[in-house]
Amino acid sequence: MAQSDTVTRILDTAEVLFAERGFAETSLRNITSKARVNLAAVNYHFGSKKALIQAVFARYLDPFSQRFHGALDELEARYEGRDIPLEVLLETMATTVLTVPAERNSLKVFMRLLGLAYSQAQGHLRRYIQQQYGDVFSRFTELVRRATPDLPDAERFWRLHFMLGTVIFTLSGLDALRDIAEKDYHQHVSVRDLVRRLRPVVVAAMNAPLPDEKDIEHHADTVAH
Amino acid sequence: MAQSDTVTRILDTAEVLFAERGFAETSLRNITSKARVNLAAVNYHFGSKKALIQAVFARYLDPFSQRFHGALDELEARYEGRDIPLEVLLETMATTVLTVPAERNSLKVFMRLLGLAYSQAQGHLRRYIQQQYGDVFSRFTELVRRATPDLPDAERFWRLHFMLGTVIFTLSGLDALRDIAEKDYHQHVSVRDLVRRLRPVVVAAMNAPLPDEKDIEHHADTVAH
DNA sequence: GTTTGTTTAAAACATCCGTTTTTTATGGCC
DNA sequence: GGCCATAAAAAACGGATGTTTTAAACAAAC
Repeated sequence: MAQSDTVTRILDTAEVLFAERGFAETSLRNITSKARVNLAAVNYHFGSKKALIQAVFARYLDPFSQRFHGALDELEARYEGRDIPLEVLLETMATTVLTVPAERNSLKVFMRLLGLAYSQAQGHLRRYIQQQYGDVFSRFTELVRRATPDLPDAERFWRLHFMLGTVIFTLSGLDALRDIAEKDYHQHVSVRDLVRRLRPVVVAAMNAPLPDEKDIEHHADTVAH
Repeated sequence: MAQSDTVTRILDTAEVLFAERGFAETSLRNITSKARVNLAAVNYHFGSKKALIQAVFARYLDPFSQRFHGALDELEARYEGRDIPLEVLLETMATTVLTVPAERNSLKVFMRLLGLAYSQAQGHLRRYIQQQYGDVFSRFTELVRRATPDLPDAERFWRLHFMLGTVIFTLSGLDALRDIAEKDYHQHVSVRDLVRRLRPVVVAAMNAPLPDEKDIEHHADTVAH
């Protein structure tokens, strides 16, 4: 069992360090020394640093993808072809996200990694995630589409990403926010508590009135990109 | 004018490269060679790479802080002590954010930098921004407090950060999202267009009904942090 | 015209990086 | 025992990084 021990110790250490400092700021020497493993072990077992990063993600996203597919199967069976309400879809996604890392007690790490996958350059990562787990997301968005038939496609697309930003930003920066919150309001905030607060906000945001068309040409477009 | 030319050329180049790839992934040699400036110039004029990063931020945040203070002064004068409506406050912040980089045609860069400041490790950056520009933010949140008297303090705190996440996440990851959006919906998305879409969503989110108290103890808290 | 202070240029420095190679240890199999 | 594939450990490699040092150019002041 020497191998699997080394491999998982590398993964356990790497995911924490990556989540704390990002990929470029975390060297293989950081990882291997903290994991009390030889430097060459990463290249031996994973091939390269890139592959290590992908392996860290796979360990979260493989079970997530699998469970989420299962949960959606169950949902579609229960509703027998009828549209699944938006609240139910969101709730299902939330509980699935919460379930996966719960087994490893590291939701914070999971969310922080997701945030990095978006914000960080790391082109290879986005591509990897896209082609590896894009189908689950597509399936979900299609169900959301049926649940919100009055929303224009583009509007729904953007609002989904708005909410993705809300959740990832909040949960990935949880520690910093929690510090401020506890200092200012003297109350402890659990993840479940946060999800409870997120629920009505996300639902209200998705159901917000459509933007005013007149706003389009309010100003000359002095802001190029 | 040789000095100021070198300095601004470094800043102009650095902010673009930082925004594109992040701080760690951008070397001083990248910057100086692209700016056609000697490698040692950065350390000579700024002292260190850290100081360069902070200078890049200061060039955006100093005018922003100044203008935002001015805009709030104006608003408080206009409302003569009466509470300023939430929509007006949000609108003021949005226009101020849009105004500052418009002069340099680089809102995208500005937003991306803000996103990096949050997501990236770079402890020194968050500390620098906090102590340098914390007061403007405090002033703003106090006005928001008066505008939403029915919202519990903790709830308002979290919702403000939820929306901060929405905006920063969306605008800092704009390029990637824009690619997907244009591929799927064949429409170009301008920043102004995005702000128009964000407005009703943010307002609806802030005014969402309070979370259901009963939800607190729905599940055993198996999820630690 | 020399001197002085400031900016640029070039080179060198020490350090850290990801990866590869070489060597040593380990444990199952004939 | 000897054999062999697998894993771990140690050492080295080539390259890139931030920074510092040394030398040259330049303009202003006297």
